[in-house]
Amino acid sequence: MATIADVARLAGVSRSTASYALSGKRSISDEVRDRVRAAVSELGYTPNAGARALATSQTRVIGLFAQFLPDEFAPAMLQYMLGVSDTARELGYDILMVTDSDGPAALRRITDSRMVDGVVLLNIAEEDDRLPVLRAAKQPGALVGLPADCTGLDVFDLDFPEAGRLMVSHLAELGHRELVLVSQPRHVVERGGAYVWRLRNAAQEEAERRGVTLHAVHGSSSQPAIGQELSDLLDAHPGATGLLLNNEAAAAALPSVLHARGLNSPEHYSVIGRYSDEFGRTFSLPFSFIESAPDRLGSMAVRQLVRRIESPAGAEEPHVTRLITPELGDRGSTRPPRP
Amino acid sequence: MATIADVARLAGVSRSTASYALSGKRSISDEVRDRVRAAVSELGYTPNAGARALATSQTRVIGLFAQFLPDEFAPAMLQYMLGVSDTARELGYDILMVTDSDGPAALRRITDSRMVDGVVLLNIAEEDDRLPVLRAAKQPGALVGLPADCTGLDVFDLDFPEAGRLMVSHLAELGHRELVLVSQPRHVVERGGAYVWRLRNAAQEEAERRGVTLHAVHGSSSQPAIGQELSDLLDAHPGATGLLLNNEAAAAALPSVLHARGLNSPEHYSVIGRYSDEFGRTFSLPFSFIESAPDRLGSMAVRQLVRRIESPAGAEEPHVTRLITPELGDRGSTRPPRP
DNA sequence: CTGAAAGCGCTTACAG
DNA sequence: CTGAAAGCGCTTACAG
Repeated sequence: MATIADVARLAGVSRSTASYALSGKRSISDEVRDRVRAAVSELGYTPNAGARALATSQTRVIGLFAQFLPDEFAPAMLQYMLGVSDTARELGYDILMVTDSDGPAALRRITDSRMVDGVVLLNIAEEDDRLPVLRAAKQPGALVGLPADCTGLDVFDLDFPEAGRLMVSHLAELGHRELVLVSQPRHVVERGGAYVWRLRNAAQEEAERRGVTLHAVHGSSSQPAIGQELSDLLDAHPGATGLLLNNEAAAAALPSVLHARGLNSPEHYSVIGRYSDEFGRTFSLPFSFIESAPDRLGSMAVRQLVRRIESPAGAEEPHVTRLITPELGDRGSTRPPRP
Repeated sequence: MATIADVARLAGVSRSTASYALSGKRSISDEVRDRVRAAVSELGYTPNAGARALATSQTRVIGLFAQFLPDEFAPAMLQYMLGVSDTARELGYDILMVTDSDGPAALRRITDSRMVDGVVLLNIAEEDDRLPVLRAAKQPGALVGLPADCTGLDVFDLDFPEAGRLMVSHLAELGHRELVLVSQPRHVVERGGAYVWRLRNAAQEEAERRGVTLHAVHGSSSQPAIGQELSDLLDAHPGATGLLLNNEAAAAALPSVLHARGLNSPEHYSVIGRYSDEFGRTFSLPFSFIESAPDRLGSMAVRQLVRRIESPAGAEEPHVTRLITPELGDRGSTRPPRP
């Protein structure tokens, strides 16, 4: 493999000149620059990443921490990852993907060994045990998901309370008086998935404010189970005319549940889900939905991270917590209830 | 950040002794080893990955190349990735995830810069333009997917021809005389997805050998379209009693298509799909299926790669092409046709 | 059993 | 505008 010494020799210059000619960090005569470039392409020279990292303390690699938990919908996770990965590449960074089950240990290993310039964490829990490690690390960190304590980190998430209010107010204004909200499984909450109760509590409050009845329940995240649960729910609440779904598996199962009962949306039920457009397309879900914007959130996290990595000013800026405003994607699954 | 010089100083030994005490590459007195270990934990020392890579020419990182093409089913891709990632971690390697659309350029960048010790490629095309780059690289490469030319590479794939024969012979032996095989979209083939026609041609031959009629068609990979196509297919071939699905979207759509027509499997149609158990569970598909074993294939690829990376003997072993034998997962969706 | 030194391949002050 | 040299933090022959 060619080194910069080979390039320098072939171009008839010193190693430092070859290096500067390539980095552009000081002015170089056109003639020398051309000779160096010619040598580079003749030798097929690519800088050794380890040597460069050692010299500059920069790896141009971002660590991406994602856990594929059995009770979370894997394809949804993937959307966040691709948002991160695509934006990172666009900004000239590669992605070290970490899926270890022991998050804190893996995080310490990756940051302490200086394999990455910064880190993006997904699956954020309310009290996430990776956060103390991340705060102690020299590298900056960005989270997709809102923990209890955001100090020292940049945080990006959907505004789940606003999503809950939006779902309820939209149906309340159409005249619905009794709604059912199906959330993620209870153990997602127990594991620290705060977005579940953030949406639910806000929905509950909005319902009370508007004098609407809201039945808030947890649903399974696996297919056969959630189908039966949905069916039972419809039986249990015959007066309900609106369904709110903060649970991907429930959204995916609902069409066949309704179908099996000879019902449909919006005729018999107005329905609003919370998932990504991509998810809706994959499962051809006919429901209006609150866009969870995984790719946009992943992209925002990387951009902020890179700003901190690259600019000395950026590194000192106060940390941000940005909650993106939910938007309703209209697929025509809501209308006033039947009289 | 502590360096090995700090550790050596605190332990009162030379840097080389500290290094050897940690690597165990030469014998060290118990007392010195303990002092070094104590210094390491007191300082929280973690070796700098870049420096180590520079000194040893080993990064303990494996490159994972995956493309998320719009017409391939993303969750299925994810299963391969997790198979690779989990096994790599088990063997002490991290994963550099590369999703660039320009595969050859990204591959050259990653290998020439020595960011990785080896590479696993997914989405292999018949004439994959990444393969010449991989063969020219210093690092070993493993493929999940079978290209036209396997020289210089370790290759792992499902035995698709055998899968096709198995599907057909299973239904033929039950007495079915007219089958429909729904494959992936035509442009997957045009892009080089040889597994599509490998399965189809073998199925076709097996059908001829047994005097069974096989209608082989391409289906869409997106949900609303494939549903209509399946429905049209059933109309077009009223005599068909068996459905073979080498198309995830078709498998996911079939239950509701049958349901809408008041039909079910196995009563009206015997059905065999080709997908992973995980996929079947996610979509709660009630069909017997040929396991595509993405996690197993990913794992095999990494193990072989690591063997080549780590043992000088392994590096010289002849390259292998391993096609795993399809197995039928029985979910009771096949039976003899109705008289 | 241990240490002093060279070297991996870069970048970047320092000098001219 | 260019070069000689130091240094990033490791590992590993070489010597004792």
